[in-house]
Amino acid sequence: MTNTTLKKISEVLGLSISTISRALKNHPDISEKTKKKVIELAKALDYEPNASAIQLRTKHSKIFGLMVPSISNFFYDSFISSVEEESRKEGFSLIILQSSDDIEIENENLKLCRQNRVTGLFACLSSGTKDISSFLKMNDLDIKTIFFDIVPEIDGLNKVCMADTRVGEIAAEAIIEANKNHILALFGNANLSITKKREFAFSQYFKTKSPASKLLIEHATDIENATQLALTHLEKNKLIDTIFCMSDEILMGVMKAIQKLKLKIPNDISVIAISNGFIPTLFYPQITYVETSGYKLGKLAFKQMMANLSDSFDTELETTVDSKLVKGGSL
Amino acid sequence: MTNTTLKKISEVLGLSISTISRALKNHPDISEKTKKKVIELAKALDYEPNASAIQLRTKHSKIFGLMVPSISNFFYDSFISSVEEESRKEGFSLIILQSSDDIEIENENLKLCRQNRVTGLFACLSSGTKDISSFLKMNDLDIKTIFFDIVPEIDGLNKVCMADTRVGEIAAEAIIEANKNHILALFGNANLSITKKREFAFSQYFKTKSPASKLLIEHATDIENATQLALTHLEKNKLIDTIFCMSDEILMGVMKAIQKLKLKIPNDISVIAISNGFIPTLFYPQITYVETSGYKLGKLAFKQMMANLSDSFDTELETTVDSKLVKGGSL
DNA sequence: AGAAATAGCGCAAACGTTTGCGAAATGCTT
DNA sequence: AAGCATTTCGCAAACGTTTGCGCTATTTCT
Repeated sequence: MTNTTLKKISEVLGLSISTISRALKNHPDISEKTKKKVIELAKALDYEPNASAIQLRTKHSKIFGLMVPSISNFFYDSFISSVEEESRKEGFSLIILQSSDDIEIENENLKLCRQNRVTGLFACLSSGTKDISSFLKMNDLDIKTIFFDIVPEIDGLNKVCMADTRVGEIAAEAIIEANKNHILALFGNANLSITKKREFAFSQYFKTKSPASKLLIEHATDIENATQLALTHLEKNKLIDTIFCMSDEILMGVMKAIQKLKLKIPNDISVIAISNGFIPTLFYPQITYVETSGYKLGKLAFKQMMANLSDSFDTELETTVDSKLVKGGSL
Repeated sequence: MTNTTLKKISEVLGLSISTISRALKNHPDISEKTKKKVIELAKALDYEPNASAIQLRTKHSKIFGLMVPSISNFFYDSFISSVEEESRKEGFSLIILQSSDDIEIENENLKLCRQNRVTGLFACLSSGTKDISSFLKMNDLDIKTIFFDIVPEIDGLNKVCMADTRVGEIAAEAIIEANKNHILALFGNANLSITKKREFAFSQYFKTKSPASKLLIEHATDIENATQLALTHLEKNKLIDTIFCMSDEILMGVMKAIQKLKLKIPNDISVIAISNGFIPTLFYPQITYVETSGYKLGKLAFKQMMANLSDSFDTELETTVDSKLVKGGSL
């Protein structure tokens, strides 16, 4: 079964290819009568435009690229889900790529985007990315790039993030309000801008609002590491009354430690996390968390992309999604 | 900045476009000397082939489609991750689509695949899909389709699944070996072939190996429903000693009920689930589960796809990934 | 009624590749 | 030195669209 093309329709109807093309696009030059004929036949023959041909001719595809370090991630998969949803509504397809936090793969993926001439790219940097020149190259090729979550530190780029400073502050505020003052704070990779922002805001808030509080700051590399850090500190320092977890991964690691030590939440220890809200509900009592919504961030990123495409130059370069505290029973 | 094309290279070098094309593909007709010149210039000019043009000319893209009900799902996201990984290695891009369990969206997505002329499609049916004619249409258009996880019940299609019958039996066997005999078994959507298989194997195994056991079978629609079902049955029937959960969603629902009732695992109640292994490790003791690996299934699906593309007709139409019991402390 | 405007359509080029075929240049054979 | 094979390359068509321009009829205006 060969695909039906404009040519085939034109031959059946005895019209020219251009007429068919115009008829299907409701061009004013074509009479209503022929439009009707064409549209009917096109439907009957299951005509479906060849995306490659269109792309070749018009120089822009209806495809977006989206790259994350890993798809299997609570935050990113909701982000992806959100962007996919919007893309579909606008008739775009989404090519999804994961860098696996590997710079080489990241570059390969960028190449794929270029070869497929995606019209836009949603990019979350891998943790090791220092050189973003290949990302800048995308802009040269007129591929609009929206960075999200983990973004380059330089200015002049289009970025959407959670309001990371606010997030850090909200968490700190909640802890202070709960009258806790021996806090083990576990953050992620210290090189990432997202970590820096949250950590700075978090500790700064304590410094100004509750300078007497004891803050123990550590950086965990993964779930197991988080478990280890929690275990050692909890055993060494019996005064610790609260653990703050910068991410779901860290929260999961910490919970394992807490369960292993058979500590009761919130009597023996309080817990607060930054999360999209899924993991916290799995425990009892539910963990209090500062909400970061991949879903909302996805919507925002998409909005930015569309604004960018329509060349409305009044759009902000850097926008954020605000956050809020969701109270469980862990604090 | 305009893209460099074969034409541009040919003009600079004073050679024909065909020579450039052949040189870059290491065609024997071209001398080593010119090959070298061409390749060097191509690199210097950042030449990257235009995928649309190639696709238009050769009639096949280096793109796969992949459709799941939802990306935000422990099983599917590991499947996606796995397929993406393999695809990249083979130079394919992946267009990811989610049907949101909506038949209309499912069809729209199929249309996108057709318009983008994907060379293959990995498809997981939405739960409401009865009419698979639009999927069959894909095969007419020479788009190889591999169904996975939730698959059509008719024969003659290429399907990869977990060994669902085995999975059911393994679970039943483990329960019997643990000397449990009042089981609340929670399954998912009863219309899905995957549910039917697991349920049939599970209850059949009990009938033959332990006919005296009491089996209480229910079907949960979502997490909350699973919680409700567990709560009511546990309160009504104090004899229940084990809860079997067909999926992670159900497990999560059940765990909420258990935590709410402050039951101790495994003293007050035993739990066993079918899972990819992530959720079970979040609890303490860890939940015993029958492993279903989206990752492995992805690898298998990809292998099937490649075999299908290379037209080796000796490939099995239906293949499965075997499973095993992973012991936690919940049984 | 004749000129001018308009409606409706077709021609042909272009987007960037790939590839069968033919042509020129070179090497080899005797 | 003449014929032949081989090497090395170019021509041109094709993939399926879109679109500026031009060409006829037909309508409208004066």
